[in-house]
Amino acid sequence: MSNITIISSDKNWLVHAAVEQLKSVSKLPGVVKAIGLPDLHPGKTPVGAAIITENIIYPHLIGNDIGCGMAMFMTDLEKRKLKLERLISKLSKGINNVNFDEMLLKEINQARNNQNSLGLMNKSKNSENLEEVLLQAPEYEKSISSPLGSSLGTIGGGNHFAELQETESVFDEETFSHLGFDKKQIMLLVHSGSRGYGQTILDESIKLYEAQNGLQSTSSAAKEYLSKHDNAIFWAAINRELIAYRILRALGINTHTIKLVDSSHNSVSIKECDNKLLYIHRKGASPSDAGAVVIPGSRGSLTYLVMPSDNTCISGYSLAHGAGRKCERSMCKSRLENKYTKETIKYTKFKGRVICNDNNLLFEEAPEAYKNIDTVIQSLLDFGLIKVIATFKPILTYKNN
DNA sequence: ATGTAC
Repeated sequence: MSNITIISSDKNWLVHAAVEQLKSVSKLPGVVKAIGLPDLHPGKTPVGAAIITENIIYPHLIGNDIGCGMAMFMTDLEKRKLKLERLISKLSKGINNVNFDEMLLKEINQARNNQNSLGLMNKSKNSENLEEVLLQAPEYEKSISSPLGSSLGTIGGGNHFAELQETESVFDEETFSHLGFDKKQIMLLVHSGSRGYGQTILDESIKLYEAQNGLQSTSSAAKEYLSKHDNAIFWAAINRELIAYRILRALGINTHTIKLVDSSHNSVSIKECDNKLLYIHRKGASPSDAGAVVIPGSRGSLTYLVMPSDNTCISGYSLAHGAGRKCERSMCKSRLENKYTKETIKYTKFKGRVICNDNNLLFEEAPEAYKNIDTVIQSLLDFGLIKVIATFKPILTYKNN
C-alpha cells in the first residue's frame, strides 16, 4: 500500500516531476508517510511536502534554510494614513544601517523590547538565552568576510520578502480580533529564514554523517543536528523580528509592534502519535498543530490567515506554505518580458508596488510565476484542514537585503 | 536559498 497522500484537487495543477520526487523520498528507509501539500513543486527534494519518519532523521529533506517562515506583525500605521509614495521613497534607501556586532545586539534587544508581549515572543526559547543562542552562530558569523558584519536582520534572496499589507476581508471576526488583529492597521509580513547559518548546519551534517542516509534518532549525530536545528529555528524567528524592526524604522513608523503570527515551514519536529515518536520533516510546509498560520500567495494576490482544524493527521499535521511555484525561475524572464518592462513589473494589479534592485528577481518572483493561491486554499478546505479567518492585500513588497 | 566564485 502506498504511503503517499497528496492534498490536491483536479483544479489544482501539480507538476509531474514534483510527484515523482515525493514518491522517491517516500521510499527512503524509515519513512512512514509522505504528504504532498497543494503547493507541491520540485526542488532538491520536494517542496510543499511533509515527510514522516520513525527512528531516523533526514536533514537534507528540510534543506538549507532551516527555520524559514512567515511572521506577521501589526504596525502602528493606520490604513487611512498610508502614503505609498512617501513610504517607497523612504524604503528605497535600504533598511540596514547598523553593521557592528555590539550595535547589532543592542538593536536586537531594542527590537524585542519594542514588541508588546502576547506570550509569542518566547515561544521557542527563553529570551534570556538570546545573546547566547544568537552567538552560537559564531563560527558562521565570524566566517563572513565583511568586517564585523552579520547576516542577522537581513532578508536574503529568492522568494524572501517583507511586505506591507492591508486587510481585505474578514470571515471570522471573533478569531480575527482574538488573535489581536485590527483591520484599521497596516500589517507587515516577513518571509525569511536562517540565511547562511542553516546552510552551515546542513553542510556539516551531510559532511560528517552522510545525511542522505539519514541520522539514527538515538545517535549523537542526530542529537547534535537537532540541537543546532533548534538554534537555527530560533535565530530565524529573531531574524524576522529584526527585519520587521528595521523596515518600520526605515519607514519612520513607530517601531513598537506586535507579532501576531509566526511559523516556520522548514523544520523537523517530534510528535507523539499512538505511542510512537514520529519525526515530521516539513519542507515548504507549515505546521497545522500550532495555531493560526499565514499563507501568502504572491505579491499580486491575496494572503490568507487560516486556523487549522483540530485533526490534521491526514496532511501530516501540515499545510501549504504558499501558492507554490508554477514557472521555473530560468523561464520567467523570457516568458514575461513581452508583458512587462523592468519598470511596469514593479506595479501589481492591486495597485501594489515592489522595491527590488535585482531585475531578474523581479521577473522570477512575478505573480505569474506562482499558482493561484485561491485554488491552493480551496484544496485545503476540501480536505477539511482549515478555516479561513481573513485575507490581506499586498501594498508594498520589499525584496532587498 | 546560500555565499562565493566567475
